[in-house]
Amino acid sequence: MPVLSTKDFDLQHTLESGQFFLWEKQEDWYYLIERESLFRVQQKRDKLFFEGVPRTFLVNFFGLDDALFRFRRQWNADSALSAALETSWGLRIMRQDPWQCLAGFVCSAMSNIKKIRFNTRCLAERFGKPLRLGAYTAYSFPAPHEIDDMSKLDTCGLGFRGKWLWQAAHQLTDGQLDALRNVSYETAREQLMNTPGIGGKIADCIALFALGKRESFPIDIWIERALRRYYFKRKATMREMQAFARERWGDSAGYAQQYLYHWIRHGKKER
DNA sequence: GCCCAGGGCTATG
DNA sequence: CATAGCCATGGG
Repeated sequence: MPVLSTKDFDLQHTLESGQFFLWEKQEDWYYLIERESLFRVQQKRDKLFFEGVPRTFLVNFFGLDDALFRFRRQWNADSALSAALETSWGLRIMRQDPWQCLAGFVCSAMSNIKKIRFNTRCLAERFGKPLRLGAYTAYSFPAPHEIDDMSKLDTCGLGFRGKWLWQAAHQLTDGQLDALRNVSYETAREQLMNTPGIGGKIADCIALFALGKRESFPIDIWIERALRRYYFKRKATMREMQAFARERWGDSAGYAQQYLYHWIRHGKKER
């Protein structure tokens, strides 16, 4: 059985943090769908066991090459972030397939993680192809052009997000989205926001979780609460919060965001 | 029944 | 720029 040695990595925190939706836990294994791949991973201490994908894929996919240990020293004096690091140490930001990530976060508008997982799983079952890993079966996540039947889309419970995903699927290609990995964060964000259903927050999520833009700082209601409670001590505008994150955390803002998000929601049950 | 959820779009000051 | 209503749906 293939195994990967890791440091400062926690699979559960990483997968269950709400950045990636197509996973299912079954008998100590996490089964993941990433476009055409079905694979499984299991962590024991610092060993990551895996089947179904190459080792090099996992290093990139789980961001195992990010220098996480730096944050301990960097955010030492920051009480909120220090506490957040403590409770979910090993949480890493992934490098997902851009289209699958985009589709998931289009579904995320005014929703919750449990429902997004239902929505994306339904998209795979309706439009994807059957996959098999041992006795486990699942469906691939469809390419943009494979989402071609409105009536099938209507069965996935997307509500008002359905038309957005439909339009996105018809005006975007994998090539366009993958190319955004090679442009600046600002350019990628601007390009993404040209698509209906993608505003600043969702563009930031795609930039962070798929395109590798670690300076991206998605601000949802939870982050807004965290910033207000621990930093501003008052109501702040979107611009103020964006500027604050950029100046305070710079090119690590994305990591600060994920740890704060996990921290502010700690205790909430949802899955 | 009511409230809320990893927001975006549009119309108004 | 900043705010207010609206948008569909499922779960607590």
